[in-house]
Formats: sequence, C-alpha cells, structure tokens
Amino acid sequence: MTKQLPSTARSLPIALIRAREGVMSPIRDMLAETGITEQQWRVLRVLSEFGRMDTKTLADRSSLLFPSLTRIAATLREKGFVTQTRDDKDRRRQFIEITPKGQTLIDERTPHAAQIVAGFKETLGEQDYEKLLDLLERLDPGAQS
Amino acid sequence: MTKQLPSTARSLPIALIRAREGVMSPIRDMLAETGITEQQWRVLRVLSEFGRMDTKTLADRSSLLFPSLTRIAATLREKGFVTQTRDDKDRRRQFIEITPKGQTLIDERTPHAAQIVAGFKETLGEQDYEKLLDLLERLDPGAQS
DNA sequence: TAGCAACAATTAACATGTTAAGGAAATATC
DNA sequence: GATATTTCCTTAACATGTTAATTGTTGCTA
Repeated sequence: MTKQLPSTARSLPIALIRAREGVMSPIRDMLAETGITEQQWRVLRVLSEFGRMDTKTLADRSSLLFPSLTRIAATLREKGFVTQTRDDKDRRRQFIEITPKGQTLIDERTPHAAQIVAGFKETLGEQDYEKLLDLLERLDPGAQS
Repeated sequence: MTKQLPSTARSLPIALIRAREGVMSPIRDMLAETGITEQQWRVLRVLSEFGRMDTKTLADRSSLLFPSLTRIAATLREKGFVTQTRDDKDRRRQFIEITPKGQTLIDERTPHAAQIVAGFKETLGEQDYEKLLDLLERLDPGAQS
C-alpha cells in the first residue's frame, strides 16, 4: 500500500509551500516598504539577535546556501546595512556585522512584524501554534534532536 | 507584549523553510536521476491526477505563479512531456495535457516517491502527520475553509 | 619545502520566485 | 459599433535556489 502517492491536494511538500506562501505574503507586503527582501530581512534579524559572526554560522542560522549568502551579503553591504571584515588569523574566513543603520531598520519594523506573527498565533491558537513548530522541527534534519 | 519577535530559532517562516528543505532533499535526489526539477515534477503530477486542464487551473493546483508556469510549460513541451493547445472558443486560453512519455515518467518514479513520503509519515506517526497537514492547511489563505 | 588535501568563499550556469509591464483576445459600456 | 475595461498569457528584470567548478588559504606530510 505504499506504491500510491497521496493526491496533490494532500501532499506534504505542496502543503508546506502553500503554508509558507500564506505566512510570507503579509510579511513581504511589510518588507516591500523597506526595499529589502525576505532573505535580506532574515539575515539582518540573525545578525541583530546574535551579533557579529562568521559567514558559515550566518548561513546556517539564516537557512541560506553559501552562494545565496554571498550575493545577499554584497547587496546588504552596498546598502550600508552590514560590514564585512576578513579574519586576520585565517584570511580565508570573513566576519559579518550589522551596522547601526541596519539595526535601525530592524528596530523600526519589528513591531509590525511581531504583529503579523501574533496574528498567525491567534489564528491557530497558542497550543496548535507550538505544536506546529514542534512538528516542523521534526522534519528538519539539521535540528539535532 | 507583542512588540517582540520570537528568536529566529523559533520563527514560523524559518521553520517552514527548514521543514520544506528536509522534506524536499530526498525528493530532489530522486528527481536528479530523471533530469526534471521539483516544480516540473509537481506540474506533471497534477496533470497526471486531474487530466487535461487550462493554464489557470494548472497554476492554481500546482501552487505556481503564472510567469513560472509559462517557463515550466515551455520546458516540459520541449522535453516532450506535455502538449499545449489553444482553446478555439476563447483564443486567449490554452490547455495543457500530459503525454504518454510524461505519464511513463510519473509511473516509473511514483513508487520511489511514495516510499519517501511513507518515511516521513513513519517519522511523525500517522496521527501527527495528519495533524501537521491540517495545521498547514489553516495557514493557507487559498484553502476555502 | 614541495606537493597535496582540506577548507572558505566566490563565480558560473540554469531554473524558479516575484513584481511590473506588455500584448492579444474577449467583454462591457455608452 | 468604437472605446474602454477586463482577462489570459507572455516577457522583462532582478533576487534567490541549486549544483558544479574555480580561486585563494591553510595545514599536513612525505
């Protein structure tokens, strides 16, 4: 009985895409006013939360692949939201840090973003919301559980 | 207390991305052998399940935006997996249909894909798996619930 | 120390996501 | 029935996802 795929209407990958679209749509609307993309926002948020870090760690925490991060970091640097500095001990490596200008952008938009997130929490209810996060985490191979 | 965003480690959008990556990774590996992409696979599956349909319906059921579908349909046509025909009654519209060659590809890979899906169902357990699909559906504005 | 494996980051190439603009055909409005 | 509006689809432009190849550094080791 495992030879049959579920109907596309009940497909896990498609359900994940649709849910993501539903969640990101209002967030994208909010970000459109700022001129940065969803991924750029994610990078700035991680830098804001954890501070200066090397590229590998940043890529991991932002859930971005290296090539994407290379481009995004260049864009953010041009916009003045981050600075990049080489590691003198190991000149292959690089550190990235958020600038005051970048931090200001995060600070200004966080209330609105938090409000959007609160809306989803209300839609599902606190309990189901947490349950959803737990279930999603169990699908993530990166989570060392 | 709604002015604070959750830690990026507990962010719903990021959790959705990571879960999607976890689910798609083995599927992408499977598809790599076929030479088609994840989205092309999705389109063929929808066409296989529901038969010939117009582009608008196909885009909706595949969760793809129109511009993406235009390109994907062109690629699939060049590869001989689908055919495109104009609607004589309304020459703006177009119908897309899977070819026998496309159907063969789906048939050959479905057992493997089903096996991968079954793995995730086993990981979460039948009950949590269904619960997850329900929760995801509630985040999808397109679902008329 | 010359050579090579391992590593960090970039670049390249192609496909898709996203928004905006354009083109062709049908429909509405007057 | 001419014009405007709407609808379906395509094209354009830019950012990202994905895999593979490349460059520059470091470390190892024979």
